[in-house]
Amino acid sequence: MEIAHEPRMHTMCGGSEADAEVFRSILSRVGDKWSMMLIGMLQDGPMRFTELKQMTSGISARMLTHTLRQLERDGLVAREMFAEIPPRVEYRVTPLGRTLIAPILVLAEWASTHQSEIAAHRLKYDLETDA
Amino acid sequence: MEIAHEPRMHTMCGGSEADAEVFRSILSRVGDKWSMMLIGMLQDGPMRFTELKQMTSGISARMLTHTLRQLERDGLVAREMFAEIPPRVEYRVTPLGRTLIAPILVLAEWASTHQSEIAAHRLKYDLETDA
DNA sequence: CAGGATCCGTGGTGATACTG
DNA sequence: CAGTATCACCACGGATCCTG
Repeated sequence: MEIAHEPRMHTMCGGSEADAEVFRSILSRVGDKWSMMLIGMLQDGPMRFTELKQMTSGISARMLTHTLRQLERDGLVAREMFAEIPPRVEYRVTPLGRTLIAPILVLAEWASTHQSEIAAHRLKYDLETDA
Repeated sequence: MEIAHEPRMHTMCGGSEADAEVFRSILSRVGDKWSMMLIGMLQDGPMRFTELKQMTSGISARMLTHTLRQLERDGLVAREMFAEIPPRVEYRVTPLGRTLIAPILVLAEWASTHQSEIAAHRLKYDLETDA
């Protein structure tokens, strides 16, 4: 038999087309420009819209709103509106959202560990290609 | 002191802007539509261009070429050309590429585990939003 | 304060046709 | 066989202006 003793990527890509689709939809949620950073910001407690905007340097209000909506839709972040004037809105990570932090950290650590190696490869590749 | 006993997302986003940039560049390499699937396909051994194209259903020759080039540039995949007629080209994962498989599997497993929960959230959110 | 609406540039992706 | 070249589309993301 060809039972895998180690985890195999086939779990995600060789299985069904549907699995690949699911995996891609997760990756595109998580892999966009701001989602992971926002989940990271929220892990220490609820934050308001403007706080998030200030801490996440570079993000526009449009993208902040949009990204938070997506995360909310997927149940990774919860939104709470307070009927006050001026209005106050708080965002926090849900328990589901928290379970995502560990996997992301694994990837972040990989990136951190191998970034210089990758940079070197890119440099070498670009030099050889230009010539 | 505020030393973190648990891994903290700040490692990647609250640290420096540069860290966030590095992480994003990795995510965009890994998080695109085909990269992970291709690395997955290659983990059992070298494959030819056409084999990859056939196994990766839905991919166009253009995107297959492009994605493989990117992976090669980053040193995750190696390309070997044979001077034959008709031409033969084999692709294989590099050792560096292999180190990426585990982190990705972690994410894939997360996706697999929580997909139904996320789907439920989306459904609920969409229903409430339409109304 | 927390957004919504709108416009627009850019880049990723696909389809098609062609080539060494 | 293993690409390359070209065109076209559309989602992502930013900038700007407006609102309850």
